[in-house]
Amino acid sequence: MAQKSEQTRQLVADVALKMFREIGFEKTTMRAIAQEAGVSVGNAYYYFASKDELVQELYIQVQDEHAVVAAQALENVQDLAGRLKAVLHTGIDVMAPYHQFGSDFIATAIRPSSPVNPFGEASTAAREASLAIFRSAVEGSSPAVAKKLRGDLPELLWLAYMGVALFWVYDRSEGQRRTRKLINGAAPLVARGLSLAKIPGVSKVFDDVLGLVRTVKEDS
Amino acid sequence: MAQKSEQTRQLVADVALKMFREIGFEKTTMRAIAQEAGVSVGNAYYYFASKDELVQELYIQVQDEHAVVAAQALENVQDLAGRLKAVLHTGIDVMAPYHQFGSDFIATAIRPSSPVNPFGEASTAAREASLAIFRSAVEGSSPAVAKKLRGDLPELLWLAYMGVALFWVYDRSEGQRRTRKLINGAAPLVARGLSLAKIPGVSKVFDDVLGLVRTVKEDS
DNA sequence: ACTCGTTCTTGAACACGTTCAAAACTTCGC
DNA sequence: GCGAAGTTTTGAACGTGTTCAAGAACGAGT
Repeated sequence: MAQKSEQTRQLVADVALKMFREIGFEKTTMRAIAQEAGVSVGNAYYYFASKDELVQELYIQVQDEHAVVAAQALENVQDLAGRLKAVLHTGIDVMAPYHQFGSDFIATAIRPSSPVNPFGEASTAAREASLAIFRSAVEGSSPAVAKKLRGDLPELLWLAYMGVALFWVYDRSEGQRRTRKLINGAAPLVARGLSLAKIPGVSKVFDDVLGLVRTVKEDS
Repeated sequence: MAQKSEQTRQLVADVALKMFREIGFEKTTMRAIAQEAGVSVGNAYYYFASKDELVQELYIQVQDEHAVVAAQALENVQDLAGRLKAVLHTGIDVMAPYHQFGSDFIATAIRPSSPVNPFGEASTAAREASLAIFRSAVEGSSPAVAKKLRGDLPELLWLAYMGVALFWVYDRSEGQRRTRKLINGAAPLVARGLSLAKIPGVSKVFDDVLGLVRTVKEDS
């Protein structure tokens, strides 16, 4: 049989994620998780050093699902706008069950000390996975994106995705309709905006933006 | 003599802000604040319904100072890039003493339920004050900003400012050098980018961006 | 001076996330 | 089988933000 240990870990994680979805982050107390899972509080802490780590579990799971669903959605779409839409919409899709809990999630994720912080070290793997989705969206698009943009674009789009996620968290409209609208409107605009890179005057500005991004990124 | 009540309130607020600056958000416990101020814990709660409200006090104070310092810095600067730089740099200046505490501040501010949430109702006044700074930066600039942009630009710049603040929080470089660099690089780029609005092909994209912003803003 | 209503102040109590020493259980060499 | 070493589990305890019933201080009217 599967390791008893691993079984307990899974049990705690499953119960926690279920409760996150059903009653939200704050109401899901460690004591409640333990009781529902039929273990002691201390035992839950044996597997997860903090409540934050349970959130990380959720983050990873959502990320994994996004990768799968997005890859599927990208299969028959060629143009950049469509591919962007696909990636963003599927992202929102997989997060949807956790919407009410989203703000607490973000509040947790945003502190540098958190293991869930998307910019932090503890979630390098998850971030890379997410970045890979955007890279594939950019690279697989035809007509192709201007070569000089191709390198940095995925990262910038991922950053924009973080912004969309933030918007989604605050979106109180029914079914987060406004976020959908934002995606549908912004994706084609980004694509069109990028195509302007051919215009000489614009091209220079683009170059400087990229230069700035690179400068700031590598500290120095 | 000044109201005893108001005196106590000020005392608690002053002690709290001082401790925030000196030992950070988490180490500044309500009990410690109360003890340092020579009042009971319950008494502190009589004036501030939560620790968050003490953060709001800080937010308002920082905002007020920014308004003053920014107005001064704008006095002899005409071009948009320079005016943007002035507003952003002074913003970072007034926040500087609280840098180490910044991440907790953001984590607090970002939850919709928080009184400090910059998008929320409880801080409408503070947000308006901040927005006013950007409006004055845009309106007072010469050469003037394209008319069709003038209405929405301050709000978009304010949004970008929130992004800069976020970057600043994560900026671990000495004296937040990287944030300064980002501002110095981005401000002229924004100004140059806006001047592209005259180019016909670009103009259309700009129109659509503004249209999207408006659509999303007013829900519908 | 005395009362009544309001404002201010107190400190014990609550639920929470988290810690930890000790107990229970497992595994493995022999 | 047996004991030792490791792994897993327990629940009481700590410090935190927050609440609240009770009391103290104050002010105005008589």
